[in-house]
Amino acid sequence: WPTDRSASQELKTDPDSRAESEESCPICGDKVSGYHYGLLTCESCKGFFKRSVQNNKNYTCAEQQNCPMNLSQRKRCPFCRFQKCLAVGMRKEAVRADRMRGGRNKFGPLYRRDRQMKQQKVLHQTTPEPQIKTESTQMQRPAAPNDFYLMSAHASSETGRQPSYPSSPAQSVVPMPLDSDNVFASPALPYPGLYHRTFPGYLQDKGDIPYSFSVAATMCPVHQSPNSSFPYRSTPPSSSSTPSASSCSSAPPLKTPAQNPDASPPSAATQNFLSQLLEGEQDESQLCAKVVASLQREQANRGKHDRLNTFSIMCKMADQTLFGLVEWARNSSLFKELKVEDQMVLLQSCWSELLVLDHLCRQVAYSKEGCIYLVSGQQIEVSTILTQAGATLSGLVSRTQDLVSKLKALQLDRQEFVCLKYLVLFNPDVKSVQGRRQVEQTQERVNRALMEHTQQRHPRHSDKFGQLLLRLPEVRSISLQVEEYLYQRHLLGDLPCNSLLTEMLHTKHS
DNA sequence: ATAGCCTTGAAC
DNA sequence: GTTCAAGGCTAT
Repeated sequence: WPTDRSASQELKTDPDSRAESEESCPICGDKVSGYHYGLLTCESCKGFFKRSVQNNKNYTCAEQQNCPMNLSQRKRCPFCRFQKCLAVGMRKEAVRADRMRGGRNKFGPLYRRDRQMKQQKVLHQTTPEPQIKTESTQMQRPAAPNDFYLMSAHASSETGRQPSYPSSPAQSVVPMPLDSDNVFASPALPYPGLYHRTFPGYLQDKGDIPYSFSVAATMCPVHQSPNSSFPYRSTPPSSSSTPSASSCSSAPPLKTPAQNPDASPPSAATQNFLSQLLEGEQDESQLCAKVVASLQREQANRGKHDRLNTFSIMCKMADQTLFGLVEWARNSSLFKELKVEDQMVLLQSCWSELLVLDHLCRQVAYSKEGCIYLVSGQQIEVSTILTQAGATLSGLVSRTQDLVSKLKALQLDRQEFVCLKYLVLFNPDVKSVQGRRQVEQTQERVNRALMEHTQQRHPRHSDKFGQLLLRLPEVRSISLQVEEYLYQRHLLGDLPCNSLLTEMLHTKHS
């Protein structure tokens, strides 16, 4: 969660000097008691969230759906409290349907990563660094050049502890053995996506089969969710913003703005809408684990001297990420409203932009100064890349890093990021979309939500909205260059076969 | 219904 | 054996 949250004040004012791990609940500001359902919250909000989900509560707000949330007023409006729980990222999936007690769930690793991330941040703040200074020297890691990329994951069998989740700031910087230009491709390629929630193994398990999926297959309305009665619907003709909302998945529909179509405090409806969009986001640590696992499998199936080279590894990562992005889109209720043909056309048109955006977001959220954070959890020093990669690649990396800096300065938050992804996805200018009007309306709707969000969430930053939109052309441009670069490498036979990536490239160039 | 404290139990 | 998030219990 990129910083944001209104708790910033509460945090700062914390008179308690013992800083560090003493934070306040992002929902009500009370004392945090540990990780609950995805993030650090207080005991009461934990209980509240649990009850709400377990009992399938359907609250309504008697006010404008923007009730203040704090220690003394949190009991007043369960609706707003629950909304806030979701908005800050609490996960319904973490509430067990079978009510089984004890044990650990899949979020375990996430919490661990999160802790490390926090510590890293604290360290950074405490040590204001010069800037371009790549303070990475600390990490010496003479690791055997070449199995580096897996060291995080399970090379641990030989090296010491510290398995799976790389993230630990210090040792996750990866020494990049860049062989000439033949190296990797990932300035901007990358990452994540979102695989997501309770989805059946779909992409994983079944070995590496996903690579054989064709876009068409991927797009097959396999399970056209029976949710078509979804309240989403693009906005009706004239009346502009009246986003309806409903909770995703199987949960009970959340109360919608109900009666006040054009209420002036657009915040409630908008926040609600944005919460919906956020729900589709894939958990980063899950994606990370998946990617690492996949790479491990791949490597395990290869001979000792048949290891994948850096470039191939990057491609695999990008491919997994891309797959996740496609899943993300397909599971989006807004996207599902489109004809399948339109869905395909749109994805084929913007996949690389989505990859770039995703990469950018990851950098904003996790990367250290001067480093690129890979979806695998590793970090690579930009300087290493610039000195060892070829001109094209270096150029791409530089451009991308510039964008990252700008976005970091803008303090892009999760909601904004999601909106940008939707804006890119719902591109009415794509040739041959049939439901152009529908795509257009959805884009406009997301655009409005983004505008309102930036205005109310960052009122002091008067033109954040405009600034964000102004970054999109560069995203587009970079993505085109990435495609071009990849295509060149593809022609040289450098891309791994059977990848979704390759297929996407082909579709465009045919 | 809320929220503080208690019990569980898989992962480490 | 230790952790620590998830569920349970129970006065308010």
